[in-house]
Amino acid sequence: MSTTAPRRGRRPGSPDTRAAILAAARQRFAQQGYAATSVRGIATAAGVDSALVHHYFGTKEDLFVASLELRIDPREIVPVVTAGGREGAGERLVRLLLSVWDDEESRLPLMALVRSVFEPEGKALVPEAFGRLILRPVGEALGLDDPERRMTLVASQLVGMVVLRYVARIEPLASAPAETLVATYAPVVQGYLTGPLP
Amino acid sequence: MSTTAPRRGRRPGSPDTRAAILAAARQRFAQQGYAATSVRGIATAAGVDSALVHHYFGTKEDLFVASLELRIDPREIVPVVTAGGREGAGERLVRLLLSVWDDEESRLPLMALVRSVFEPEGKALVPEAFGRLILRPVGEALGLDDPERRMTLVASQLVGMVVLRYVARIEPLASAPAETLVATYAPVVQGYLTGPLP
DNA sequence: CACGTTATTCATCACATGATGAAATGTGGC
DNA sequence: GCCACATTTCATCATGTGATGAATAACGTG
Repeated sequence: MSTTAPRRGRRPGSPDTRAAILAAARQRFAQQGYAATSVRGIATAAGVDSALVHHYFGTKEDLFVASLELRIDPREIVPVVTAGGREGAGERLVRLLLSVWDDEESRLPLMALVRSVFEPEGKALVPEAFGRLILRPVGEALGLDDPERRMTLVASQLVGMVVLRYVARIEPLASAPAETLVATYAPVVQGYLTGPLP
Repeated sequence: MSTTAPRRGRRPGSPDTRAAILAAARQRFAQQGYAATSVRGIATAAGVDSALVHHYFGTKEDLFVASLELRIDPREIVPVVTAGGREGAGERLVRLLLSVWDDEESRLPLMALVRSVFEPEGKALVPEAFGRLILRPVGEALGLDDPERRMTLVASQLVGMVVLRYVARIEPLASAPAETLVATYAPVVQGYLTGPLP
């Protein structure tokens, strides 16, 4: 029986260990947040010594931002929502958001991002960027009156939906088909966008 | 100059050190969550040795649950919302929620509670309790059809509002007067309670 | 094949954490 | 005033963390 004790030094073949580490990091940061995730835990999950993690990505914080890389450029989604005028905008927004979050690969970084909002270090950096990159452009492109207020209301509904459906996984929200949710939330979001405000 | 080096042993007078520790714990758990808060940090904030923290409240986890003590019995709020039938229920719910969260003293434990949802250990315990103690009783007392689904929708809007207003502190939501928010959200919540569902 | 480069582990540091037990100091009852 | 008790700090452990530098093994190029 060949004891497969991990000898040290380079291992044969060309396994993409770097990618394995990154995947493990994404997984754990998404599930546990930044503080509760340890470099050693990531290393173990990737079947690798913790020093290797530092070798590829420098510090833990560097690894975190590396794991946050989104596959979607936020600026790409703005025209998708705004094209077509303000009438169907609520529906398009809800549908787009759900499609992104329902995609397994986009979900992990997004989850880590959301979690970071609730940790001390992330501070208001993420919400600020979110507002500047998405909410404000969409609001302005739709030509809304009082865009800041309206887009914040929209965000309050969508954040609640995302948190309950994907983070806390509350039923029956978590298992509801996307189209049902579109039908449910689109009118409300549309109301926040173009309806009367008190 | 009398060197006020903290001598050891009991200190004179009768300072309620236990309460000071509890207050410091509340503050820090609410602001940073469970994992990122250290017993030593709490002790320092309370001007006290960390061993004293262990002396009064046993383990860190014990201290956490002690700091979670709400001044409001969740069961008390159910009749407040349900009394008066389903017509004004949406408005009463929003107003009650805002009044609780706008009260400085209730806010800290609630914040810690919300933060714990996003940490690995809290798991689904808090959402489950919330659903069982509040959402379900309210839904049933109002005699809704499909209470689970409707109350989850309500929760998705209210959670979003709370997260943006109190946790992330997004403007203009954070500084909006409570009554404006009642006027804004009550119709939506009422719609989820008694309106048609797709 | 030799040799520099890259991938990988080991050993180790410095540090912070949660926790415990002993010692010191005050308070209240007799 | 004495003595049991509650309150407080000190010294200390075991553990886990992020990080670094040296050593070893495979690879790629000449």
